[in-house]
Amino acid sequence: MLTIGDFASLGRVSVRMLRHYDSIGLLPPAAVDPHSGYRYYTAAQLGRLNRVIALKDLGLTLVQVRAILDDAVDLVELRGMLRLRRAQLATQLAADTARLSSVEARLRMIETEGRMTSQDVVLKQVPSIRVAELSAVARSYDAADIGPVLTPLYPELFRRLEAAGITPGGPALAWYDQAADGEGVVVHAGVGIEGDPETVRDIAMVELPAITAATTIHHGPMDTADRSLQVLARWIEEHDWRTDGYARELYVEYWPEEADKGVTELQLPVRRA
Amino acid sequence: MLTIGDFASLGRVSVRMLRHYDSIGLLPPAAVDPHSGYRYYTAAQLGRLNRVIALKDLGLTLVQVRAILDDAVDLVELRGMLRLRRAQLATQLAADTARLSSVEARLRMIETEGRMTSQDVVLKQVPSIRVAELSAVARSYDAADIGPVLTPLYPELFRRLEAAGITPGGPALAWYDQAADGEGVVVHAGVGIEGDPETVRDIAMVELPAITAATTIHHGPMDTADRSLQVLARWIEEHDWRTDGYARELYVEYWPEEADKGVTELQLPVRRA
DNA sequence: GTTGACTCTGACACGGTGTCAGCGTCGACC
DNA sequence: GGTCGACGCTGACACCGTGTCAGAGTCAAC
Repeated sequence: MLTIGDFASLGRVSVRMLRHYDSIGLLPPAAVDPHSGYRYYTAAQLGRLNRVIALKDLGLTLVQVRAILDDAVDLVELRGMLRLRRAQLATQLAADTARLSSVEARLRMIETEGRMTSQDVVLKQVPSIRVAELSAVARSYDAADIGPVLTPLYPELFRRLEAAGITPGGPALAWYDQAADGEGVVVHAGVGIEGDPETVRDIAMVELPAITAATTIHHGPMDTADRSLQVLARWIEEHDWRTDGYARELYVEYWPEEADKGVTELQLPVRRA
Repeated sequence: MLTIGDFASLGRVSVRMLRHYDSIGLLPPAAVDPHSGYRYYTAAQLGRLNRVIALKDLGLTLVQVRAILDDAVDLVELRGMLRLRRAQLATQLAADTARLSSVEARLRMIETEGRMTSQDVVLKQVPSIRVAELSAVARSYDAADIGPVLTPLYPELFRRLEAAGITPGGPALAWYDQAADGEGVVVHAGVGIEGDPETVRDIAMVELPAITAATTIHHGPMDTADRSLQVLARWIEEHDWRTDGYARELYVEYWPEEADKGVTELQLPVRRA
């Protein structure tokens, strides 16, 4: 009979954990002195301890380990548990690999520039959103060409919505497409709406697809948005993504008079390189 | 001013976490209604929220993120934090990769054999240990050759220790070396001792080096140990290690009369392939 | 019998996040 | 101005594996 300390050092486990394994019924000692409460283990229990350690080291939870060791899972369930665990590990490896390259990108940044960006990029899963929209065509994807085309669309859109008795249920946003004839850019001005997509005569209702997007918050007027777009472009390059179309612009805060106070989320759709 | 719910959905964060970020001072709301306690955020705070998310996604703790965003770390400290994080991630990637291949090995096993081993192998860092030892030479590393050479060494060893007034302070163990002349195997019988290595005339005191070893618990007499050694060999093959010498045998439980009850830990030294 | 090493229980901590209960507040509609 | 539903508040508990601590009890060796 071994005391808990001896058993712990033989098994290279902490005494604390042996007590824990006892308390959850995973590895009860072979005997417990009813008077003192002292736990006593046998050398033969090292076998079970080893099995516990081996299974735990796969990343299974102690509850799972207990179920397996107590034959409470059949082969099918066991295979299911292992496959699930394999999938979890694969996911985590991918995530950690991405994290590692992000950390390395930051380190490169502070080595070369002596500081870190104060504007950060976040990868988001942007859900699909239902919007009412008006569109027009601009000569190019350039602030100077787009502003004059896009800006007047909103008053008109809101006017038509009000006339139709529809209340906007989300923020205003803009997105862009290549024109069908390849000449210029289609500029869409939209605003989120809730509920049914009852198309009204002169307002198009569309559902923007969910996208994976690199996003950043742009502060100030939209004619300086290219600075934020460059931040996004650089991030994408450093993290091995590819752009997948034009950026959506989500107007979180908008003052017609004081554009400096404007806050816009730029969402640049991306896909894996 | 945005309510916490609006701010949360804009930032794609849960309301719960925004409250948490407030409570740890990471992202206090721009205003709090003193009457109702309602938190109100400004759109401009999305910038800070984005920075929080970006840094948190590197795997930094929220306390670290707060320190960074509040400019409480200088560039040197920041670099240190990122390097530490990089090292942690590298370590974790290695560990998870190993875990993944272990899980896959188990899956292969249940696919081909319809069950899992009931004898598990555990990789251990075995610390160095100070032992008193006697040795002899056997014709080969084979149970039939070793047993008769090894067994008599122990009574003699204990006799000499007692004569020298030394009390063994650890378990009995055996280990093996290639003989210098290449003929046969040097068989060492040892027992752990505590304290000083005062060498006694007729007992050698040596310090066995720390090793990384694949270990398993062998039950029963040592002439069936080759079964357990095969388990170890197979594990090593499946996990891409190489053996690094003969296995140590650590006699956890030993009955001269009833060898069936014997419990031995086999420690096979390994190194990376 | 003394003493020092060991063991016992029960508790708290870590960290990021979900969830719940019980209650207060806001705003829209009637 | 009342009602109601959606939303917000606080505080608590839970997860999971492990370390650590306090205060008390036990064992074994001298």
